[in-house]
Amino acid sequence: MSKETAGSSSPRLSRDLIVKSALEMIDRSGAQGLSMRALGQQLNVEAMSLYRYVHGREDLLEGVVALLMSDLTAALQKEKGEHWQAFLQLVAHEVRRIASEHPLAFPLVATRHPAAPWLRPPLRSIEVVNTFLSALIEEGFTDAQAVGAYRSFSSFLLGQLLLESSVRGAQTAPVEEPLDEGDASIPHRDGNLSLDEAPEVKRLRSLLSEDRSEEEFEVSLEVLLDRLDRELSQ
Amino acid sequence: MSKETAGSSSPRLSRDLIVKSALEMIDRSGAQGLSMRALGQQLNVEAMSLYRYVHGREDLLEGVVALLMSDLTAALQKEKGEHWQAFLQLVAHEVRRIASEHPLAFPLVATRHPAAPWLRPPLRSIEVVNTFLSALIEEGFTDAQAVGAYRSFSSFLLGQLLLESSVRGAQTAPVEEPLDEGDASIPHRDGNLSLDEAPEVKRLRSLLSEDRSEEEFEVSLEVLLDRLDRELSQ
DNA sequence: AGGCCAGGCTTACGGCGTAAACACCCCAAT
DNA sequence: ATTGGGGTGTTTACGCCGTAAGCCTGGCCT
Repeated sequence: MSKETAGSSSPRLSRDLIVKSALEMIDRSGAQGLSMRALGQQLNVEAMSLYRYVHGREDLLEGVVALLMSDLTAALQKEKGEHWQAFLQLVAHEVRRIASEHPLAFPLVATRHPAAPWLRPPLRSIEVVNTFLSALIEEGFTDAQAVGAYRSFSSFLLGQLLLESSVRGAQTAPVEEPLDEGDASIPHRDGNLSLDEAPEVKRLRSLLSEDRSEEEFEVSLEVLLDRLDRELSQ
Repeated sequence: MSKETAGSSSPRLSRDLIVKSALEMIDRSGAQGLSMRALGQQLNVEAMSLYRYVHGREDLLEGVVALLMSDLTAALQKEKGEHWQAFLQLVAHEVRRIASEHPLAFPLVATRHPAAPWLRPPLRSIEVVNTFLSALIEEGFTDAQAVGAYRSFSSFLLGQLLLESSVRGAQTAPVEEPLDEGDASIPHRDGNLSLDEAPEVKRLRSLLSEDRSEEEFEVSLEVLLDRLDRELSQ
């Protein structure tokens, strides 16, 4: 007799189950919407029971990030011998897939402090970075070029995918009303200024609203790869 | 007779004072470290008093973001007639300055949901976007090119500056101990894997730790501007 | 049979955001 | 001078949160 939305009959607690359940909850309502108590309820368990398997909320979030990135780790191991451009394409698309499938969770991957200061989101595990660097170096990159590529790549992925996640996440996310303060004469307070005083924005609004993210991603990725290619053969 | 670290004699409350004080607090201890009660204490006032001027914590953070970006708005108004490359350079460096001066606050600018879905961080006010678009269009960009440039630029700034802020912020920020769980045989748990099993990372650690952010930023900016230039004249 | 202990529960504490009612004080109109 | 009213800050209270500490119990090993 099941009582909540969880499994049929309390399939036993484990760190893995907890982390997966936390990811589901984040996918549904964002990282802010995750509380130990709510997570416990989803698992038919008291909040304090979770502490046997996670050291606290921070550790739990760390686990969620690690879970998200475990797919990437696995995928990279298999395709290590590719040409570097194919390899980088794989990394890029794999991370993009993760971001697309978990738009509310990806900001965690992007903004949580990495374990070491020289680890940069979203490629933030030593294992992945090691694979990344050795793949490039095997293909003829110098040490400095490989490290430079790691940085450019991180920055590219972070910017592009965080923006995509933000857009996709907003579609699912709740709508926040900032509460009117009584003034009725002042036009719509869209942060600062009404659309009427921003003619170009008003005119281009439909163009601004178009979703070109897929195409933008591919083009920017090509540009980055070309740049690396030029660096390499120069 | 002053009692706290605030001003000499309670210089009166106002939204502006509150928002500025909040920014100081965030600069010191991050957005997580900002609480209404602590902010009230810093202003020699009860937490609830703030609610006369701010609609709540969310609104307060919105105000902090707006304050951070107000410098940019002002700077852009003055240099609107420049060549587009100079204009974009100005925007880029101005935003970078803001990010550098407030590494713990910049993530707010980068990750808070914008007022409209087509407003992309970190250029997230209608006023700034309007200036941005009209400046480019006056210089011969088509509508689509201008919007494309806005997107590329946003993505570039977001990725680059969020990484920089993260690094700078970590230097100031507190150190988190994830708590050992008793196992003594397993090597250092740097997220997933020890350094000993990641030879390339170990070998390149000093290279990875070097701070090349200034130079990277300039180079990537140049690349982006070149790409836009090519698009423009094609 | 006895006891141990992993796994989950109960209770409790301090902090958080904030709704609602209240107290004060300054100033304008009488 | 009186009064009353509105803006400013306070008090109190509620329901959430993370989590420390101790408890209970059922199943396994000896």
